[in-house]
Parts: sequence; C-alpha cells; structure tokens
Amino acid sequence: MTGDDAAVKPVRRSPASRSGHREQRRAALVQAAMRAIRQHGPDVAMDDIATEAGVSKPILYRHFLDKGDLYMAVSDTATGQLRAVLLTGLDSEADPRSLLRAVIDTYLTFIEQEPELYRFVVRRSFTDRPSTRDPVTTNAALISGALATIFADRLRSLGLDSGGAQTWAHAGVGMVQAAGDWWLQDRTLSREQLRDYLLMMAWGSLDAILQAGGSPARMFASQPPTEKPTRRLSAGPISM
Amino acid sequence: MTGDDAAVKPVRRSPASRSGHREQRRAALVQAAMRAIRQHGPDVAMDDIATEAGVSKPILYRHFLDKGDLYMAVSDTATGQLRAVLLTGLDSEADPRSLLRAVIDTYLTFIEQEPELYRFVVRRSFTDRPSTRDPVTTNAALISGALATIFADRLRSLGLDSGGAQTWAHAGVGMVQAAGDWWLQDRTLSREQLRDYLLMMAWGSLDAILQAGGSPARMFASQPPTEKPTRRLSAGPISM
DNA sequence: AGTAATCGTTACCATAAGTAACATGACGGG
DNA sequence: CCCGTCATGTTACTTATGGTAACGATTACT
Repeated sequence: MTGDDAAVKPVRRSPASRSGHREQRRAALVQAAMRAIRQHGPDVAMDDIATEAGVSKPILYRHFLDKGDLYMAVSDTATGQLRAVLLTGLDSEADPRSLLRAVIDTYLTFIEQEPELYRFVVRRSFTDRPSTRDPVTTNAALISGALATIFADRLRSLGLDSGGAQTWAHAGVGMVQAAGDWWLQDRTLSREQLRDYLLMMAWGSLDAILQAGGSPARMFASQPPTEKPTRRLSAGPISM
Repeated sequence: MTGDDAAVKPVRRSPASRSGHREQRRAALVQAAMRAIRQHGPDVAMDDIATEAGVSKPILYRHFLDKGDLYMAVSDTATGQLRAVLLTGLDSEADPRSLLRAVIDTYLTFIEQEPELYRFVVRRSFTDRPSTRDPVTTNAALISGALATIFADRLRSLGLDSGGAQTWAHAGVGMVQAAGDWWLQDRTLSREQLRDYLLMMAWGSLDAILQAGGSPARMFASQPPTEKPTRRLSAGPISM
C-alpha cells in the first residue's frame, strides 16, 4: 500500500494516524453494537447495529469481516473485564480460594447486569463457525487456560499429576456458566448464595482431585466404582 | 354408523388411527431430520430436512410448528435415551456414584458417536425463543431435575438442607457439558479417563456440599473465605 | 357417485446477511 | 485553480432461508 519512493506518488499520508484511527473506530462500532444488543436483545440485525452506530451497514463490513467477526470483537470486549480481574488476581498473592471466589462473583455480577449482552456472548449463535475460531470457545479457553496453568503449576509443585488441570478448568467454567444461566431465569438464590455455593462446589472438586493425587485411578482404586454389577449403560451404540 | 346422532357432520372418522398415525409420522420426520443433521451439520436448512425425508417443506410445517418445534422434538428424541437410563437408574438401588458414573458415560458416548447431532442439540441455535420453551433448557432441566431429586432425597435423608440440590444438578450438567465440548475438540484423554475425572469432580463437589450440611454458609461460617481453606484440602497452601 | 378430509406439491413472501456500484469530500500536484 | 486519488459514506441489489398461501390428488365413507 505504501507506494515506495520510486513512483510519482511515493507514500501519500497513509503512514501514521491510519491504523490507530481505524482501531479507534472499530472500538466505537463495538460499543455501538453493545448498545444495540442491550436494546434489541441478542438477535440484533446488522442494520440495527449500524443504525445505532449512526452509519449504514457496509461501514460495518468495512471494519468487520462478517457478523461473526463483530461477534468476536464484542465477546472480547465484554469478557475483557473478567479476564482483567482474573489476571490481576493472578499477580496478587491472595489465597486461591478468594481469587476463585472473586472470579465467580465477577462473572455473576456481569451476567446479572448485562443479561442481553451475556446472551449474545455466551449463547453461541454462530454454530457454523469452525469452533477453533469460535469466540466463546476462545474466551472460555483463555480463562480456562489461565486457571489451568496456575492449577497445573500448583499440582506439579505438589508432585501430583497435572494432566487434569485443563479438564478441571474447562469443567469449572462450564459449571459456573450453566449455573449462572439457570440462575438468571430462576432466581431462587441471591447472587451471594449462588456464588458461595459454586465456590464450594468448585473447591470441593478441586479437593477431590488433590486427594486423589490428580488422577481418578488413584481415587477409586481402593473401591471399585461399580460395587454391584450395574448394567453397562454405555455399552452399545446410542441408536435413536 | 358415525354420521347421525346429532347433525349432518358430527365427527367424521377422526377418532382412531389419526393420532397414532400422526405421531408415527412425526417420529419418522424426526428421524429424517437427524439423518439430515448428520449429513449437513447443525445448520441444516428446513429444505434439506424435507428432502431427506422425501417430502417438501410444508409437510414439515404440518407436523411441527416451526423450526424450534422440530428442534425440540429432535432434542427430546436424542436425549430420550439418556433420560431413560437416568430414570431407570432411579428405580434401581444402585449406589448413586455408579449411577452418576453411568450417566456421565452415557452422555460422553453419545456426543462421541453423534457429534453433529450433539452440536445441533446442545449448542442452542434458537436464542430468540422464550427460554422457558427452549428445548435445551427444557431437557437440561429435566435431567437436572431428576438428578436434583435423587440427591435432594439423599440430602433430606441425611437431615441436610436440600435446597441446593437443584443448583448442584444444573452446575453438574454444565460441567459435564462443557468438559465434553472441550474434549471433542482436544482429545487428549480417553473417554474413560474423562468420565472418571468428571465423576471425581462431581462427586467431590457433592461431598463438599454434604460435609457443609448443604449450605455454603455452614462451610465457610467458621472462617472468612479469604483465609486459607479449612478442610483437609488445605493441608498445604493450595494457591492455584 | 359424491363429499370431505388428509396428504402432497409448486410458487410465493419476508427478513436479514452480505455485496456492488455509485456519491462526496479532503489533500497534493500539475 | 482545477484534477486525481484515497477515505468515507450511501442506496440498492442479490442470495439464502424460514415460513405461508393457494391449489391438486387420493382415499374412504355414506
């Protein structure tokens, strides 16, 4: 794009401002998208987003590849806060349970305050995407990965098998997510109650892993999981 | 023999065969939809489903209110097996851990054998629906509810607070679901390993609830949550 | 046979994603 | 001072798909 010195039009004034300006613009559009989502719900049309941004549709497509790309950007921004909290907590020397509690609390607070945005982000509406580029998966992976890394280090330092850390992280994220989803519709608990309950569960599962030395084989070695010959439910194909 | 008693057109011969036949037909269409989903992925168009069923689109709409309705029917059928297993297990006197293990295993086997169908069912594509009628929510609620019932009974029989059973069930379902989702893409564990790991986690969380008397308040009452954990878990500083 | 209900089809409409082509305004050079 | 180029914007279109309307054919009972 920078037509070098050789030709009549060497470089024009494209070097500076451009990129920075574009990023700024992109961010503004993402903000507009968020406003539109809050107003119209998770199924906003691109037209509505454009209108909210005060421009017309093709502008959006100048800055975002497609709706999924915008979705990704919104998702990134929305979860940025959560990630920031998480990473901040990582540096601190706070005890891990408090850290975990704070993470859960941040998440619940977010989905409580931004239910529409939450639905847009978490309820993946773009199942067609390659899943490796799925923004939710990506973000969950980021959080899970961060949790898993810490946890794995901890396991290793205790001489335990760290292979399960990632599994634990993913499962834990899903646990909180599903519980939060349910909670939004059936508010029979206060946020604090749910938060402590989830913390208790997550911590209990962590406890179990640690006690088992990081491997279920060790946990259930002494007592077989199927004491009486329970039928092997999964033996055959599911056949519907 | 039908037309006489009251008016010229009393009821016709709509009583028998009709309903039964329609249900049969509906089931056949659901089967076709499943085949189409396996072939085309979770984003099948109604046209493709109709083609697979050997009919044309309006036929589908004669049997299903809209795509969400079909989605619900597919979801019901697909999870029917799992629910059956679960409910059968309810009657049996199998120890709850084996039951839980079997449920997890059944789920994992299903998503392993039917990844496309799984994506269609679990990755909710119909975020616009009233959520109270969302098929996934409905199904998850069914399973969660059944699980919750079991453990609520157990909790009560131990004289503990059963109010958290539902929370536990929802969280547990989400845990398994998210872990399974991740596992499908990052197959670093065998199914058996993941199953036992998840069982360990779920059981550990249940354990924590039982030991806390069903309420996090009791678990964390004696000590502020910001301090290091009290239970045996906290033998060492488990900083994640 | 005639009447009516079920079963089926083709052809259409509405919405929303994504694109092409065109319009406007600022800056630098002849 | 006018002109070309780049950035920015708009209108108007295409395409895909969920959903529907109107119409045709088959079956069965009186």
